[in-house]
Amino acid sequence: MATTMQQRMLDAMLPADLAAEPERWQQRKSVRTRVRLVEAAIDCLVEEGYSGLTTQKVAERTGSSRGAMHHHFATRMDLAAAVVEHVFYRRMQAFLDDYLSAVAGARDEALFEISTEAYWRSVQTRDYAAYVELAVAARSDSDLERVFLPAAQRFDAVWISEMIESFPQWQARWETMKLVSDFVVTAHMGLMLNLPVIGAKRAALVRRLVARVVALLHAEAAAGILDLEENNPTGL
Amino acid sequence: MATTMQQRMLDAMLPADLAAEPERWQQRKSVRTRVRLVEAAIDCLVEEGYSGLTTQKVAERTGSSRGAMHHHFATRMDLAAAVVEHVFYRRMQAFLDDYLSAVAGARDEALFEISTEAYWRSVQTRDYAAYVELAVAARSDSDLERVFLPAAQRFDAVWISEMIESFPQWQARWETMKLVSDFVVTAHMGLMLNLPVIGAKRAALVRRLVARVVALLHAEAAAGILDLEENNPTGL
DNA sequence: AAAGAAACCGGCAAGGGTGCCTGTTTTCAC
DNA sequence: GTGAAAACAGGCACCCTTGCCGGTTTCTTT
Repeated sequence: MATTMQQRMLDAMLPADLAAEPERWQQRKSVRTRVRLVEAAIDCLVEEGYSGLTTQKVAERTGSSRGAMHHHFATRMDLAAAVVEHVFYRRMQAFLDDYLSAVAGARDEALFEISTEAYWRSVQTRDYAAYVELAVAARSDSDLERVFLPAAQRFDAVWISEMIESFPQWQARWETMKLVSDFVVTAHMGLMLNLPVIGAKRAALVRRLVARVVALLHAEAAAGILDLEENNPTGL
Repeated sequence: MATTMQQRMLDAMLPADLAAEPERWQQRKSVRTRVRLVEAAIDCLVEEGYSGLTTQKVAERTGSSRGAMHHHFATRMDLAAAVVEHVFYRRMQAFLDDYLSAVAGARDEALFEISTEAYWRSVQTRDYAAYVELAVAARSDSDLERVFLPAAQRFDAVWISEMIESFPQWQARWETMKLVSDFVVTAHMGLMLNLPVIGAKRAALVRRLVARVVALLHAEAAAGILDLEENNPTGL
């Protein structure tokens, strides 16, 4: 079942690049260099920011010519769009691999904790750094936003709907699950960006606080105490 | 007393630009155009990102010439450094104004809640958007990082130390106060950046959760229950 | 008022980036 | 095997940005 879910989520985020399995040698070669270019572009993105993601540097990194670059990606934005798709796909892939191997044989009560830790690990990856760069650049580049936002929302939709599908036992507390997910995603992004300023020590404390909030929500939701739609001064 | 604290915090973050009160007309004029240039630079930063912060556009925006630009800021990085200082100063200023007017005559128990709300408001400002842009750009631009990180850490140090100074009644729970502050800063940054993806509705839920966590920490810390240095499975 | 300093102006060369375009080589179809 | 098509190479023109420089105007000093 787990692999089914994994495959379904990955398929939903599959970049157009990799959609069809190529048969002819030419197509294989094409896909290979496209992937190489996108991969180099992600390196640029992480090392030099979105404005450092330039067609020249990418071509140079891969050793291919600017002509080849232009053949696969006519404009810089075409390349950026491919990068967006790949980054989301790889983030999904890496998280699922990590999470599913960590969750193997775990108790139900530990699931939230395990996934929180897996998410924090995923935040520390190169692909997440690229994601942050794109997310911030999209705030002030409407062309990029047109590519980024739909992809981000699709990622979110897949994430939420599969979470719901995977935990039928939480049926009555789906709203809580979504809230926990949003909370974890939100807090960890802020944590990553503030890490250089507040330092590792204080970041670890915040991280523990986040984990405890998640655990508390887990317990309260399991007991059905928490009503998120109303203002209950007694609850959390 | 409140104004004393406010003045002390602002002084600690005062940009070198505005340090000395100018007497001669020439100096006044100089300061005025410097500020105009920095202000225009912040506009560029917010509207087009750090890479859009260009000496040409800034000069054009203010109506002054590139020569004047170069007279006040020899290089692009000089301008960026001035922008960093101004952004932190203005953030501090705006938050203090908002917070101190909101806190006037409030009960002690409501302080955390009031400051959390004030912080969220501060996150929605233009200066905070500029701050985010700088913080992310500094991750991949070591020249900018050399200017940004010290300023950010100074802001943090002033923030924390003044918070401690202002709440002597919390003496025994300063660690909790710092944690609450870090948590609020962290969560709200992540919330702001995820807002376009998750939407206003879910963001509001997360925001309420954050507020409740703060309230809970407030109550627990006031009761002296929470021991942050050890692993207490009973507490939060 | 005259000399000097500070604020301001506009142009120059160099470098880098983008998009496009003409060829060349490799692979595919018939 | 031959023509078509796809992958790849490298050059050209245009634009933007940067840093700097000589020249001009506006204060300030004495």
